[in-house]
Amino acid sequence: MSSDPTPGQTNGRRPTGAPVGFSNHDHGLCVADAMAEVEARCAAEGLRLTPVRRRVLEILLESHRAMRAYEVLERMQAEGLGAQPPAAYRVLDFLTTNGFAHRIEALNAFVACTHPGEHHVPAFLHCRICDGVVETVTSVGSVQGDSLLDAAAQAAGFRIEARTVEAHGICSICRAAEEA
Amino acid sequence: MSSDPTPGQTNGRRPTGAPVGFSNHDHGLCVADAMAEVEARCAAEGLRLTPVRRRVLEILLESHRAMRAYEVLERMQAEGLGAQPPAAYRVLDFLTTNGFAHRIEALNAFVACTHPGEHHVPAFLHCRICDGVVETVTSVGSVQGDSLLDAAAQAAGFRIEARTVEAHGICSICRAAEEA
DNA sequence: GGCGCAGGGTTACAGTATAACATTTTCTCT
DNA sequence: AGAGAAAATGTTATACTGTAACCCTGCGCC
Repeated sequence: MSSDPTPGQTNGRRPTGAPVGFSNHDHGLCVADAMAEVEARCAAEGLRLTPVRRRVLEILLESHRAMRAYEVLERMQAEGLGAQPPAAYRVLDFLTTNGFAHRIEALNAFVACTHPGEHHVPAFLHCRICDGVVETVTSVGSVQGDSLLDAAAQAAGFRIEARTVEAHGICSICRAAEEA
Repeated sequence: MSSDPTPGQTNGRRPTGAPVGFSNHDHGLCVADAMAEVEARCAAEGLRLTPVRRRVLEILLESHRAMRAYEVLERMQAEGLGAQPPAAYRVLDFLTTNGFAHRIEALNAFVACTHPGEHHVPAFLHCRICDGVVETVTSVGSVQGDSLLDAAAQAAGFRIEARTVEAHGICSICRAAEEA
């Protein structure tokens, strides 16, 4: 983990070299905010944020990276929180169903949501070098994230229920590193 | 195949009840056009459209549906064109790499490209009832398919190399059928 | 106390994909 | 035509991803 090719962590606030979504920020605060939002929503909506669910969310929040299900499972096993695949998939299902995490389809992997308080249509930028993921913010109700999709759906009489919008490429930090 | 829940095929030109992408059209012509475009591009670019590759593309073109790799493999086996998974994956890799087919990430499945002659950013509408897929047309170089993604990438200094843009929902035909 | 239900444990398996190596075909160059 | 390189295909084995089905426990509720 500490050998991840993830440069750009120089503000000195985080204890580890965890990836931070292509830019410096106070990751401790970022995590705390997300957890607080999730707690609030669970309280408000009667969702049960059990110890396993909370812990897995914390794990996902550690870095702005997509984790594969079996990676999550390994972490759970290491902490005695479940031994078999269904345990991990059930937790990830809870988190994604409620918008606390998202699945990156092209990677078969999962990433913590960075603004779990809002209803939104997620879209992602994924760096193939450092594996970092940033999630863009688009609120539901206003203009949707993908005008092409909306126009095509409109024209075809198609009712959109879910969207998968992902970009894969190279982040600014890794571009700079490559050119050096 | 003939029991697929795919209504709307009433123009009487196709021999089977294959799904046709949410609307009536001359599917024989649609297939012929696509094959001709692919042949032209292979000739122009020195790509080898071997018998297996050609046949798998034909199979994918039979319907506007996404086929899973092992479905493709079964068809190949039935025709003596390959027995093991790598055979299917290699053909699908050739077709997707060259833009003759696309992978629908959220389905782990593949669909023939409906306009293989043009360079384009594909985006898809996938019906969860009839499993039909339509691909929208957006040429590269003009305005890209997804403004949100472009704006976010621009702001982050992210270089986009590939996109995954998919909508999942219900097509007009299945909506009509559901409401009946 | 009994009931219903969500959460979680466990086994077994289904579905997706690729590494690695052998063989054959095709291309190219002389 | 023949040698050598490169591309395509065949084959075995295995890794990775995901789920069905069943059981058991703990908790709220009448």
